[in-house]
Amino acid sequence: MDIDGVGGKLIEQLVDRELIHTPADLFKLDLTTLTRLERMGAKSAENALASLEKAKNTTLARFIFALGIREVGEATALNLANHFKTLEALQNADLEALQQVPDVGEVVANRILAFWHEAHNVAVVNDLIAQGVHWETVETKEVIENRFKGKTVVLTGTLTQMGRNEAKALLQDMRAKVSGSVSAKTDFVIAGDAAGSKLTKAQELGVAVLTEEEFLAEIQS
DNA sequence: ACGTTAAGCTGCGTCTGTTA
DNA sequence: TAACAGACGCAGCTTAACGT
Repeated sequence: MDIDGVGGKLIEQLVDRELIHTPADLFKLDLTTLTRLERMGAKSAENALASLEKAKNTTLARFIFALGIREVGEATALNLANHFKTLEALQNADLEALQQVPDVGEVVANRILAFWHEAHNVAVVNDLIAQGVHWETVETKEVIENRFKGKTVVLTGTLTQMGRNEAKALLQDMRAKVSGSVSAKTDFVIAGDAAGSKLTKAQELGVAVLTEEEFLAEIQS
């Protein structure tokens, strides 16, 4: 769920000390428990608790991604959320229904079915919701016409004006497909500072390259 | 076969808590 | 108070697996 201040080392400590047993237990932690941990002062503990509180307000796509189902990463989770709209619908989907989702074939569909088949997983999901984890209803927003709609876009280099995630979310809102690698099917490459091999490949393949400034000018118009 | 994605690893810079 | 150390975010890269 991408919670700031709650990383691998902290989770490791919490699990080792048996302070948490499931992801839902994270939301039951208090300041006293956290400050007893190594390298955890009051400030860090407060930050972690604030991040946890903030993380309760999430999106269906992020929640699905956070379930940690194999083969279901950020992109697939987003597709599943947009397709099924609710967690219940995803939970009740059969093999055939799952395969209607872009990028989901038999293998991924079976992974999802196997996840829901485990009673423990269902219990953790229910517990997370009981702890206050929630999300806005997925609505199909009206998308205004734009240059990136339906196109495949790749981000490379460091974007200085806006974060990479912000740029990605913006492109997804414009119904662009944000991919991680450049191919002949890529429509645009947006190159920030110190762009690496992806920029070289785009140039080799003759893919349109936009600088960050050009991209910003484009979305502001 | 090809394009795409997930996952894991690495290095760097920044932030923050701890310690002297 | 300053220096140090750990944790983390971010980005690039590679590999393996999947979908078309």
